[in-house]
Amino acid sequence: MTGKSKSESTQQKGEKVENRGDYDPSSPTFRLENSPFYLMAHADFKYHEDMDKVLHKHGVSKPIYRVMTVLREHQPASIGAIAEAALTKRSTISRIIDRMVEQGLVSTESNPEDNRITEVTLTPAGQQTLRKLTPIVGRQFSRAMVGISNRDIAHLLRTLKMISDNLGKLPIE
Amino acid sequence: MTGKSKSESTQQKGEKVENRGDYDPSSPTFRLENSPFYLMAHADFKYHEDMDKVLHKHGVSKPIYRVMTVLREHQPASIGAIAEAALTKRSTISRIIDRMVEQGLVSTESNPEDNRITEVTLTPAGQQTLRKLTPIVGRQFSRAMVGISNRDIAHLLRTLKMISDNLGKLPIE
DNA sequence: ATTAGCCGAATACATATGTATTTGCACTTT
DNA sequence: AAAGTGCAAATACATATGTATTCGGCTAAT
Repeated sequence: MTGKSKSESTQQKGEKVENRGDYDPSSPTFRLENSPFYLMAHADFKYHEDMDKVLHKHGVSKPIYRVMTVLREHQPASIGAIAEAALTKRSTISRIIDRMVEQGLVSTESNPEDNRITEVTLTPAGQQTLRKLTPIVGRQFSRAMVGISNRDIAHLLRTLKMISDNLGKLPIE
Repeated sequence: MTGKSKSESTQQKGEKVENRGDYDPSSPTFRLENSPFYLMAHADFKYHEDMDKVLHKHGVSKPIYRVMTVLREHQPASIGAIAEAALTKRSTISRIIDRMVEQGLVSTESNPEDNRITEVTLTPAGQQTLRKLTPIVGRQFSRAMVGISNRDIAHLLRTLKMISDNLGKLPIE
């Protein structure tokens, strides 16, 4: 039995729950190798494993790089906002920002509207570093996606977004 | 521009490299929200975030659960083999196994063929715990997959496996 | 048979992350 | 305007993970 469960058509709202067969971790025929979450972790792990080495040559750690990509998107940003986007605890981000300030990658200033908030901004040097890193990451991305069409990537994104949305709704237990 | 690049058909071996458009982290129009790896990390994070809480009620941590699922698949297994499958360093697994032995979840014995190797096996109590946890994890999985067809899951698996394979080949830089 | 080298696991040490607490600011209620 | 409450960030402390080293056992070359 391999993905040959009863219904394989796209599920509609209110429809009966599908039998997940091999994919369901509670199925007796389940294998890690067919587990979406295991494969996600695996792909993500390999992707970052390689990248970590390259980044370190430029004095940038994985979490620092992640913070930079968050900032590129939306700047300035508070510690809390960065933490949420980077899937990390506030305290951790707070310390990472300290190091980034030391390295001259970002600058901080307290929000004039609300002094509790620390606003973080990439410095020109930080932007420069990010620009230098971008093509490297781009090559790593291309390497990961060899043989996969843009259509497949779009499909992947749709599914991943649905999963995230589902898990965003309040947990059951 | 959203997934409307030149070629969207499935890529063949030896074909020209696709323009990844928005998906490529080195594209000027790139957004984290459209990054496959970011979304994988996000989905994985949420999935385990919820599960962690539930598991702790049963005295089981996330890494311990992961080791158990690896062992369910292939038993007995050496520390090194577990480490590789669980995407964790040997030293970390070594310590996790210590704790699991204390908790009575696994037993260890050295391989009679090669005394350097430590073989790890789930105890009946460990199997019992795993059986108790399985339906809980199953429900979490179902919750994550609401509205996603088995066909879509199969597609997701295929793509994730391809990505892992690609990254398994020797890195470029 | 002895030794050199390799390998798996364990451990000492360094680092990083998370949890709980503290500090300072803002806002509401009186 | 004073006090209580709530929030953001920072920090002290605990835990977990990773890196480098050590220990013991296997294997091959001499």
